[in-house]
Amino acid sequence: MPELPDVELYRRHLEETSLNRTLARVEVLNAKILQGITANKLATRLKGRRFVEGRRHGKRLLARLDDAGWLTLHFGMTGRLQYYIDPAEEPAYDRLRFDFEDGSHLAYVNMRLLGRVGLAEDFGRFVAEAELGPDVLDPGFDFAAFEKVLSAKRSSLKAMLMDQGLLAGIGNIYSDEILFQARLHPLTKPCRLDARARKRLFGAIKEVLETAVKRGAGSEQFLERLPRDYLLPHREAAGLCPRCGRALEKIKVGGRSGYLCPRCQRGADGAGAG
DNA sequence: TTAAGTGTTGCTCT
DNA sequence: AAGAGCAACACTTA
Repeated sequence: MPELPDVELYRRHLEETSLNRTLARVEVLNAKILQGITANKLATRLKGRRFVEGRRHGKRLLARLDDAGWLTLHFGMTGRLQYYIDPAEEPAYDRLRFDFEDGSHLAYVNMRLLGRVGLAEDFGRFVAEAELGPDVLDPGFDFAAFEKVLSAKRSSLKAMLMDQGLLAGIGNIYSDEILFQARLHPLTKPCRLDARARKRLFGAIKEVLETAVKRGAGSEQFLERLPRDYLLPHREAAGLCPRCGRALEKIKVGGRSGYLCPRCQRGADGAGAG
């Protein structure tokens, strides 16, 4: 689930529930999710500390500690954060539990164990060492910065959008929506886009991700809350294009399933310009 | 029943 | 050397 919009909402959840509460205990329920640190060392490092800020870069969430330094959170395919008070409400697949002195808890939930949690000294250095591209919702990520990315050699627009080293935050689902809104075929070569298409794509990145955050990505009624011309609610086998009604097409890009409307999204090499 | 699929990413092989 | 293929994992669906 967690692409940029989901992680942004986790960040807000962290900030709304878990700041400035002293950590009494940190319990590692499955050590597979730890990266570069042992359970004991993590617990020792965090005990008595407080989270004072949540900051996001792409799909990564970092929680700043009151004595400097950061807890780093990555969610893989199935992770999330959940704050709760009653111990009976502890969610299934809780892999790391933060117990606050006031009796409340924050759970790092991760069914498939593909996420990772660690520590970092410096936010910028962490982003650099993870070799992440610019966060696509950062105001500093502007059209000029995007054009630099477009000039990078990539096999297809969809692969480019999902490459975290080029652009941080976009995954399989949102790359489909962005390309649908920009009316570009996922297999189009980035270098073949004309100026108008480049602008359209840049605008779609910002708009789709901002819309997803505003409409509550990942929530129960998220799909129903999206604008009527969005692909996401129809992104499945036998789905129909919300714009023209045509059957959506399923393709494989880099081992991932992608969906597109073959009528609305032209521009792949050999398919004409869009 | 078994196999294939799923919102991530990191490694290997070419 | 960029890109495909697959493994890591747990669960659901065909």
